[in-house]
Amino acid sequence: MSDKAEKEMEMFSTGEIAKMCSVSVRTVQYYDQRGILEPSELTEGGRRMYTREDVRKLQLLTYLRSLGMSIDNIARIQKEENATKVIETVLEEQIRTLEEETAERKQQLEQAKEFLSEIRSAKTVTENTMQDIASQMKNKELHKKMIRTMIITAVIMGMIEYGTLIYAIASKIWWPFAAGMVIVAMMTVIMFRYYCKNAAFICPECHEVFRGKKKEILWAAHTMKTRKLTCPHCGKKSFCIETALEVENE
Amino acid sequence: MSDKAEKEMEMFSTGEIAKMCSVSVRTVQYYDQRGILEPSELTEGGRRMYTREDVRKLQLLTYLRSLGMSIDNIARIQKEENATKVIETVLEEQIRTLEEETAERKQQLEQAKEFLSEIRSAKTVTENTMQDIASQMKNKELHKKMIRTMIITAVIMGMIEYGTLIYAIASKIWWPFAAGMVIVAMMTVIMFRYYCKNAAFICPECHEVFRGKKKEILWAAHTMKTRKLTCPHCGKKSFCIETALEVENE
DNA sequence: TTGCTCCTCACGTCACGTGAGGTGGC
DNA sequence: TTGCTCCTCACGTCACGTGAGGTGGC
Repeated sequence: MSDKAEKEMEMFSTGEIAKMCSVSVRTVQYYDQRGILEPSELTEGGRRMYTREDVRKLQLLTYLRSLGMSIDNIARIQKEENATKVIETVLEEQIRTLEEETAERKQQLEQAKEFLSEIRSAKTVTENTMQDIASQMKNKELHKKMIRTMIITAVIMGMIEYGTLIYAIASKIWWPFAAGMVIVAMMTVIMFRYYCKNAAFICPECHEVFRGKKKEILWAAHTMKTRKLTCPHCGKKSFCIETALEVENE
Repeated sequence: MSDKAEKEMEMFSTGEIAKMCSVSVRTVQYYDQRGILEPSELTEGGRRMYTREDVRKLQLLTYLRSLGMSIDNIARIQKEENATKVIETVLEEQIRTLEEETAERKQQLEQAKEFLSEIRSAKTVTENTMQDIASQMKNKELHKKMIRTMIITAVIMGMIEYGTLIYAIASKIWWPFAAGMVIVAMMTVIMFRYYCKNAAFICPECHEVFRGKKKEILWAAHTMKTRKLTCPHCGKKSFCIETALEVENE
């Protein structure tokens, strides 16, 4: 009996409960203020006193906080204590939030990494080049898709060419090769049109984004990421960064 | 020439630039206040006027913000304009931060999912059961590790038993089976000791965490997640939730 | 009495959003 | 003149952290 009475007397100060649960004194005070962990007693001096049960409560609190749950949601759970449904709802909501946030960070991470590597591959990095790279990055996904489509088309074309050629050599029947060449030629034209429609360029002089003219694109000098074109805005001819633009439906 | 002059006259209001870059008017004003996008001009009426160059600047800004970069870091980049090194440093820092945050969310997500499924499998969910589940979850990793170790040991034991048995039947040589049985018996004892050392239990009555006594554990009724033990604190015998505790080094 | 702990304001953090009350410019 | 846009305070958000200046309890 004295044992039990003793246990009930066992109280902890703000500092003690804080240390036991590895949080700061300010946090304990704040939880009181927010009404999610009120002290079981107050001394005449106005000091907060907590029971062992309060310690357990705080431990649950810090656990829920470690899952990223907001204090408002924790309060909601506490208020409707027995409502299993509320707990599940809040947790499900939290899981959705976390899933979204994880996806967002991943996306940002990828973008940041790509941006860094673009920055590194540029020789000089001024505000202007950063701006150009950023505007190129924004349409990166579109550009990637375009490049992917073109590579796939090119592979198919190669297969047709070599397939019919090998067949011709083996069987001495040449007409499929001739037909294949015609198809490949047609596909080349279609692919070139597709490229002209989707590709856009950023002028390194005036930083305008423009679509090139078919004729100029066809004969222009180019690298993997740039093409020497005349900017329709400033009229200067220079190596423009390739990017992509959504095709407007007229 | 008049064309160029016209272009230089081309100015945008706060609302216009905001719309062009898909941000709110308040955000544009805030960026001015923070000094990362000051208007090129102010009318006599005190209205902010922006040039086309400012639009590009804001576009870079929103891009960097979309990567999660802080305004302070963006300001740092702007101030040391040409310093390629600063840009790379800030980006690398940002990438590290994002990696940490992604890992954190993933971890939280897993925990939240597990917590939810534990909550669901409990029949009644009171604050107390939640507290118990939470304290169990905290040592979940340790517990999982323990279970994994025990399963691997059990599999090895099975292999020894059946391996030597099959060999015995096939070759009629029985001594390896006998030796195997001795080894397995020894391993069983070691495994049982390991379990007693690492496993801990949560009393559903008083919620204390305790280690069981070897003798009682050996004969106690149990389920997958609980074991019927006498709590050393409240003295009651009930099905206690199994968890794990770090082995103290004495 | 001396430390140590605890108390309550009150303000700072971060990137804005939200009114309020007033005004510029077509 | 009427809308619409823009202006500047000033406060709210979120979960605390950081002093300041004062006090309780050993």
